Amino acid sequence: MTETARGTSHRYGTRPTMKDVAARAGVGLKTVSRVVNGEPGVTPDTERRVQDAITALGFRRNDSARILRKGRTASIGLVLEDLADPFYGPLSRAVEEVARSHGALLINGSSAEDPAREQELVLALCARRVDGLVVIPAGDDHRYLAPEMAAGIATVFVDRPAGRIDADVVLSDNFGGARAAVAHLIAHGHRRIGFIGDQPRIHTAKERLRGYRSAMAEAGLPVDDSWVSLGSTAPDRVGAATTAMLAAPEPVTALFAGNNRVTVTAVRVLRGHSRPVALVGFDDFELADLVRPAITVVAQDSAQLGRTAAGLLFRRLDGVDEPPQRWEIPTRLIPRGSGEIRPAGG
Amino acid sequence: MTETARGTSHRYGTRPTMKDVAARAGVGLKTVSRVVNGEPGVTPDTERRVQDAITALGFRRNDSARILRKGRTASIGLVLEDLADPFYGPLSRAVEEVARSHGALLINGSSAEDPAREQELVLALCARRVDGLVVIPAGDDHRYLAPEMAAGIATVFVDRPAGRIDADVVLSDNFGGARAAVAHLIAHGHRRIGFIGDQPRIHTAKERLRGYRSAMAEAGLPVDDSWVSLGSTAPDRVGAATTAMLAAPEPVTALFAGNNRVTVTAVRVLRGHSRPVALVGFDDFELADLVRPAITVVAQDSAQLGRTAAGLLFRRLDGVDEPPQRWEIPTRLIPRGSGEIRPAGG
DNA sequence: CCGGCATTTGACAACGTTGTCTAGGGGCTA
DNA sequence: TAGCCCCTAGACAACGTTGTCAAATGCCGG
Repeated sequence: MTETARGTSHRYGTRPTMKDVAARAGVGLKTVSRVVNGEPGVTPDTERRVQDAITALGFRRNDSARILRKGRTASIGLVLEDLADPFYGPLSRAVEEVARSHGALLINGSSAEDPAREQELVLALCARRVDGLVVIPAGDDHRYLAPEMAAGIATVFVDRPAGRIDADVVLSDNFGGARAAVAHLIAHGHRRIGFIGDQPRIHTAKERLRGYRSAMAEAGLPVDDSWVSLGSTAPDRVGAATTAMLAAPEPVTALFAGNNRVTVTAVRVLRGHSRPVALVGFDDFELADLVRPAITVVAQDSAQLGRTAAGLLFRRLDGVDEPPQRWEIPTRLIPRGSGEIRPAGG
Repeated sequence: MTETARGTSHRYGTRPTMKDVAARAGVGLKTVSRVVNGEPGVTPDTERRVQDAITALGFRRNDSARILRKGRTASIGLVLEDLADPFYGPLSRAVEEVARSHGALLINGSSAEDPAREQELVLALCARRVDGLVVIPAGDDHRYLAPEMAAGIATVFVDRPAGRIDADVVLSDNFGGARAAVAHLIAHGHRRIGFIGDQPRIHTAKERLRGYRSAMAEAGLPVDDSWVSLGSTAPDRVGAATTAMLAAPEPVTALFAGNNRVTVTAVRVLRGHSRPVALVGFDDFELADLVRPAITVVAQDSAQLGRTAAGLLFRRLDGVDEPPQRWEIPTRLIPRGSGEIRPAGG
């Protein structure tokens, strides 16, 4: 009782081990292990003595040693583009919740859309022997992962498929969503529709472009080269592209923005523009309904993406052995009035 | 060359170890260790043989064992409220970047504002022997952390101070920011100003309320009890509180929203309201400038909060031994026109 | 040609835990 | 009371790596 939690028998920075606890309680090492892990075969009296010693010394099991011995880390890795992006926050949280329900921790890493950094991160996680990986790929060649997967690290790709290897993947219906968005604009009378998207090496950008072209073709509309602009989503690049499209001799009357960052920049540019231009964006975002005109969006459920991927991952970890799967999560068009040819405001 | 990366000498799910590599290369275990870690004292010829064996077997160092041996995990833990909240995404990313620059990985956990869950998470991270912890506390008693900190786990609290222990903390200037926000409203002619904030047990909510009261007192204005409402930030609670304040006999003419979630809900309620009501919110959010009327906000730099905390943490890990520090990050009032007594729109 | 020194290499223990196996003690049955 | 079994408890090895130390080799100067 008068003993402090720090105990007496160890120095600062050196933690007591089960051996210390055993010595203090006057029992064997293994008995401490049993008590710590709630294993049966310990009399109440012995257990109490061990518990007292644990409290007195401030002992906490060293999971590094446990992990080494057991061969499982009870942790999974998540590599995504940028945790600060509002699209990935909910995804990460969803993965975390599933991990938690399976008693696992989540190690998070941002690739910053750099393939080299993605690989570095993924391999660092493999070296730590995470039980599984959820990867939103930045690169397009994941052969470097094949040996790791063969060695038992379950891997699920999300948002974009793996490159040059066969693996589980969970995608949004980018093609269908984009087609619906553009069809929405066409149904509201638009004929000249621009598309501003992410870099063409990114899978989602390609798919959304394909959806755009498909909707235009389906309606028998031509697509002028100047109506399509793929590249960085940095505000200056997107702003310049938007301005250029609006300044053309035959300017577009509507824009389809390829993701949330593009949408936000486009809204700002259109704000300062005299002629009303319709806008539909891929990805929903908070307050999209409060901006005037409200922004019609193709919403993808990023949390659902994460949940599905994590669920699939833990199925694998539970030993389910099936050929690689491909899940597709539907998107949802949320019309908010920005499709009309003459939106209010502006 | 004809050998696959998977090699020949180990079964599925069993990874080769340095011992396997040593056997194949015909060298000693320690020599493999030297090559893997780039230590000096290995002839080029030996190194090449070892590298060949590594490639052939698909060996990757097991960091679990390394960690156990070295006593450092090169990882830090971050416990926050909810990774899906746009306030925490940038903070987490900033912590990650600092960790990365120090060669450390980041383990992330959401407490869901539940003290028990916070403790569970923190102690799980301690059991894994993270080198350090960044904690955004949910609870108000952190004595459970004292033994861990004494044992050498550096800990920095962010956004809210630790409860009942002495520890480093990095805060926003909640009091000053709130006072500036309310003073802004007062300067624009408002006399009856409402405050809707988070639960009073949360430090930031208390501080912002204090700032609100201070600004009102400074201007010699009375504060009616019905103008202050603290509680959950769930939309229905906030919505009801907002509606009630507007329906009072002498309704408030302006609202100060205690955080981003409150602001968003308030905007929605005010939208459907006939009489114009001014609104200033704590926390900036994307598109705050595009909503009409644009929302004046007190911006806090959550990335800066994370960067500062992580920087402090790594200073501790580098052995800097000073008494616990308290940093305060300034906030910034961003006037966007919502302070006027008769904002446009509405 | 020998001693001494630097360089390369490997044997061994240790990190802290858990799985296996065996010893010892007590109670039950025949 | 002998024989058996069950229950508690601990000794020991193993997980895969790194730090320490010593051996072996080769080179240099005298």
